[in-house]
Formats: sequence, C-alpha cells, structure tokens
Amino acid sequence: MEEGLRERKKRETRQRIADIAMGLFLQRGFDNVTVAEVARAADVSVNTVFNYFRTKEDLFLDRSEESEDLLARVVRERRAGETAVQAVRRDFFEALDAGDWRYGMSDGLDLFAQRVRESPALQSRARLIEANRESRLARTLADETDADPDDLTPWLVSAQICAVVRALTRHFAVRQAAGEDPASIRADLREHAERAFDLLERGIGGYCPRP
Amino acid sequence: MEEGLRERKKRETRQRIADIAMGLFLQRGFDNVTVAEVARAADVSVNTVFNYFRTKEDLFLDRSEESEDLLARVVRERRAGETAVQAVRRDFFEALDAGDWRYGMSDGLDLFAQRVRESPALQSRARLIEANRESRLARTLADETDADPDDLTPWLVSAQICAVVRALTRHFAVRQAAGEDPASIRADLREHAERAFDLLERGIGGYCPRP
DNA sequence: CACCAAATTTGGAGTCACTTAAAGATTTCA
DNA sequence: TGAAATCTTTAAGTGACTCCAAATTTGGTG
Repeated sequence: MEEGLRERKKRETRQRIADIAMGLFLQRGFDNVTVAEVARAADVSVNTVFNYFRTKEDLFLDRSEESEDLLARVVRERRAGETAVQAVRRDFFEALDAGDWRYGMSDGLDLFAQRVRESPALQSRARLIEANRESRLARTLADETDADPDDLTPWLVSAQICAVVRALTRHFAVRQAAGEDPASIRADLREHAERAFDLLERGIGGYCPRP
Repeated sequence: MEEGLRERKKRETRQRIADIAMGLFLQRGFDNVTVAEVARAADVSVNTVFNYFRTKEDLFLDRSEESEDLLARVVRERRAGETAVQAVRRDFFEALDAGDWRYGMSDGLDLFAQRVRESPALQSRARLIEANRESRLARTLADETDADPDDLTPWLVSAQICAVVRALTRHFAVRQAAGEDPASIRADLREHAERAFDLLERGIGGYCPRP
C-alpha cells in the first residue's frame, strides 16, 4: 500500500497551508489575517484552503484531536489498581515534570496562548475542544464501568476531572500572560495541583460555610 | 426621574425586535432566519437591529445575564451555616420542585432547547454563558472566603459546582429531546441529583479503579 | 505513448453577519 | 422656535464560507 504521488502532494499541500497560516497568525494575530492572505501566501486559491480546512479556526487549532482524546486515553491506559483520578493525577505530574506541552504548560507556548486569548473566535473553539474532551472522557468512563446508559455518574466524574484540569491550565496561562517565568509557575503549580487533586478526590463539601 | 418619550420608544423598539425575532427563530430555526428578515418583520433597518443587539445570537439568548449570575447569587445569599454546595443544592431542588425554569428543567422549554441544540452558533453561545457563570461564581467564592488572589480553590470549587449543575441540566435536556415527559424526568432527576451532590461533596476519589 | 476516468484545483457569483461613515429624521431643551 | 443631542436609515464595504461548472492534474489501461 504505497503512498501515490496524489496522496503525497495532498499531504504536502495541506501541511504547507497549515504552516504558512500558523506563521502569519502568530506574527500578526488571528483576526488580523484573512483566509485570502493565507491562500495567497501558500500560493493556492481560497477554495483550496477551504477544501482542506473546514473553517479558519481549523487552520490554527489543527491538531486538536490529540488534545480532545488526552484524558480519555490516560484513563483507558491507566495502571492496575489506579482509579480514574489517580491516573489523570499521575499523567498531569509526569507532563509537568517533563515540561511537556500536553496540558498547555510548557515554555514556548507563550505567543500561541496569547493569540488564543486575544481572539474570541479561538476562545470559542477552545471551549468546543474542552467540551469534546469532556464527552470523550465520559464515554470512556461509562465503558470502563459498564455503566447504565442513563447513569449520570460517568458524566459527573468526567465533568469534575475536566474542571480541575481546566482550572490548573488556566492558572498557568494567567500567570504566564502576566509575564511570570514558566519554570517558576510550574514549581508553584506542583503544590496547587496537589491540593486540587486532593479536593477532587475527597470532595468540596466543607467549602465556604457561612458563619 | 420620568421616562421620556425617547426612552420609552427605545425600550419598546428593542422589545418588539426581540419578540419578533424569537417568534421567527422558534418557528423556523435560528439558522434559517436572517437578520434581514427579522429587521423587515420588525419594520426597522438591519442597522437598527445591530444597534440594539451586538450579534444575532443576542437576539435569541437575550436575558442571559440572569443565567450567568444565578449560582453566584445563590451562594451570596446562602443561609447561615450553609456551605456553597449546600446552598446550590437547596436552590436546585427548590427550582426542581417548583418547576422553575432557571436550571433549564421546566416544561415548555422544549422548542427553545431544540433550537439551541440544532444550531452550532447557539451552542457556542451557551458555552460562553456557562463559562461566564463559572467565572462569576469563582469571584464570588473568592470574595466570600477572602482568598488569596492566586489561590486556586475558588476556581476549583466553582468549576466543580458548575460541572455538576451542567451535567444535571444536560441529562434533563437529553431525555426531554428523546421525547420523555418532563414531569417524569424531574422525578428521576431527584435521585440522580441527590447522588450527584453527594459525589460533589464527598469526592470522586474512589471512582473507576482498574482491577 | 495515448487516452479515459477520477480526483483536485480554480474562478466566479452569491449569501450572510457585521462594520463604518455620512446623511436624514426625531426628540429634547433652552 | 431653533439648535443640540440622539436615532434611524442608506450606502458601500469586508470577510468567512458555499455552490457550481470549467480547467488541470493524476492513475491506470490498451
């Protein structure tokens, strides 16, 4: 099953468009670059761009598939004896220690994060990705526990796990946007994350009682 | 401080546009009605519509302010001795018992919910409303606990509370969309909600261990 | 090599949300 | 009443995205 000339060219063209688009977006901001400009820079027609990418946002957040599947995969591949939360907790800290980008907390995502922050369209798309991530994790949990089709528990657990991951990611992003050094944020984040996962595992029932 | 002719006319025009738009949207679907049609039906120019409503989505999800503030208000006005979760729990069941619409679980929101479900633009806007609701609750919790500016806890708690409310609302919507009777869904939902809030208060640490 | 069929690319025309600027029209108030 | 402030409309874009039919390119076959 060789890859013919046709397939290779398609892949190359798609990649070229995506790369050139990302370059322009990072340089000038997502909303300040038109699809027509991307097309011109990539030396194709506008219609060809839309042939490969359904929307302009897809040009920027291309490989969102991996991000959407992340938590579901971590749970699917968790170790013997590990609960869902324990698996996510472990993977999160592994990524933190390795400086991996998969939870959005590495160095060098600065400009990328800034471009997302300043564009309502990209923020909206980011929320969609998060929603899909939550759905996938919920389905995985339902599978793994042979849950009843209308058992809410997988959805509740998924939503809460995603909520914690989102809060931690957001915290990193906010402080990075404020100009703090990524490495020192990650150092702080370790303690914050410990408390966050503890809260997740043990519940928030005692929080904020009115005197 | 009387309301002058100008103010009254403005209020009336805005209301007329919103009412006529909602009628058209419910009848034919959000994406099948153009702003130009709304304008013509309301006997104003397109620019007047955009003068009152910043986007087409605002025509549909006008009074989202109340929805965004709901949980924050419930916590602000919680009773003596109540924790944040207890307050939300109580308010949720009050709404459920009263058949109130504020958590999206009354009769008669059928068509409205369907229109949201079938429109990507409206779903996107609904996610934005949920995100704002989460932010407001987080800020409220931070205020109420005099939390450190970079204490993550208010955000974590807010995200988890919102996650549970969202899951419950979603469950109602899914079953309503499948044609079930709202009253009987609400009956089931009572048990589901009890378990959901228990889980929220006590934690999900033991969920889904791998054998 | 030549040729056909399928897949890609392109150009062109159009829709729709939304913006901007300037010219009316209406309301307020001195 | 007349001028100032405020609304509304008209007109002319911009930009994402769609639809369609005409070119072009590629893969396989005789």
